[in-house]
Amino acid sequence: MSTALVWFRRDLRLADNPALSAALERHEQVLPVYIDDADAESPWAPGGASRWWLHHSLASLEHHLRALGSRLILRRGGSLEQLSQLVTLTGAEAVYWNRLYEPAFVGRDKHVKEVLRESGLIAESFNGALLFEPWQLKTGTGDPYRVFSPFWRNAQPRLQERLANGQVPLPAPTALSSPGKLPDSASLESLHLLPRIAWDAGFHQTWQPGEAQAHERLQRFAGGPAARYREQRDLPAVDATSGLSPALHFGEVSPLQLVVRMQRLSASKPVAGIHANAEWFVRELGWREFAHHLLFHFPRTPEVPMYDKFGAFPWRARHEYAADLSAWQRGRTGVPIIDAGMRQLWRSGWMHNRVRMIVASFLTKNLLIPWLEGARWFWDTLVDANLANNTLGWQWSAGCGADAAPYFRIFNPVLQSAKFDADGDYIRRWVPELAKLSGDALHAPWQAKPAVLRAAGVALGQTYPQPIVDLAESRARALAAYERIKAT
DNA sequence: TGAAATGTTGGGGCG
DNA sequence: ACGCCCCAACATTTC
Repeated sequence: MSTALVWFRRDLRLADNPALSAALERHEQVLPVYIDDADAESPWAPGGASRWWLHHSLASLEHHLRALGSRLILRRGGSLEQLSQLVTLTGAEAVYWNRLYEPAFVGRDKHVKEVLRESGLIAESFNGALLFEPWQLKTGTGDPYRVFSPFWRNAQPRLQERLANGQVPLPAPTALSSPGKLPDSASLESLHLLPRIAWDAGFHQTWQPGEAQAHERLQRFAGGPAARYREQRDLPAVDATSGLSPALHFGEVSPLQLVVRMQRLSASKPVAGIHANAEWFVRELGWREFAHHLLFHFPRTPEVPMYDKFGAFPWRARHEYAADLSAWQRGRTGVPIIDAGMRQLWRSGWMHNRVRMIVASFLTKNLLIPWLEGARWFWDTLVDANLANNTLGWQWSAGCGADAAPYFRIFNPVLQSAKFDADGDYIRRWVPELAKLSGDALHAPWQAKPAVLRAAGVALGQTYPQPIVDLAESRARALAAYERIKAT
């Protein structure tokens, strides 16, 4: 009997899983494995929210595998060491996995592949996470892209062509036969993925990790919000986005599955503008592709600005900004849209993308706090924390990255709030102490008449903070700071 | 996937 | 009637 290991990492699904499909095609027995390899992940080991998701997603995968008559073997320790042990124990002759693109994993996986092959095994990796491998797309001069528009101009038609040629996701296996004698598995609890203090209470109300739940969410999205995606995706009070970012991060769904679902939707639904809406959603997947493309080709960007001149940017010093950073993290800045976003993040492990841009602009420009502080906080608190997307997002917001917002593009959080949360429903939901305010007073309570505040039971400095910065002053300060590095 | 300052235009009030 | 001015509305430029 020929046996293969399938090394699951961030492809926690059975359907459209190229490594799993290859193993099933070529071998009689397949052993699914997950390894908790903490050492390999530094300095971007998954944060608390991400680990919470991982715990439940692994439990879900194990459940699905058992339904097929299989198991998920959990191991702790070095990846190569654990794989080698499992190969010996099972007599496996092959190891398959789907690729990761973070700098910490690219090198490790290459080494694992080499060593396994040297010992006479089949070791093969697949693309299960991206529509395009980062090395597949190149500019006319053969360089990696640094600007999204030309990147997508190249990628999008190629994607269309593949769909037109009938590419579809791989089916999920209906049965999975494992070796008779299974190696020992660590318990899920022994991986200590859940937080020690129960700050995850709000997560359960919002999220159900797992492949089946991801498809339910996709179904819900395709059945309604997708048709209004382009107009409503920027409104944080409306449930207009797919909410699939964590599922995509952990590979509970593949981008190809989403693209094909959107294609089916455009083709089937006689709703005006459905095509443009579906296309816009796919374009957002394009940003995800672009982020992975950049991370692969510029592996230092999680810590270092893409453009050197930003190395000299006059950020405030830690001792100057410590209190402001803490206020931002806790949602106590005194600017309602900022506080609503930061509290949504803390409570639910997620923040609407429009609000991510607003809070990022506020941190880096109004507060002049280094973008890496924001990136680290998001990393620890987002259930969808993803190094490629997080890095792109923060460098874009700070203005120091590829295809970044120009440095002078400073969001005015009050205007953004009035524009995208016009009725204030989002603020009221997450900042309940302001719930009785409305209109301009809700978006900028410090400008409201005292009587209005009193009537709403708001006492600035007591029930809700005074703003920690003056928006106009800090805008000018940021422009002056950027002016200093402009020429160099 | 900005905001604010500055410039331009044209309707209407008014002497 | 006419010119002047104000200013909203929109466009362009600048940060």
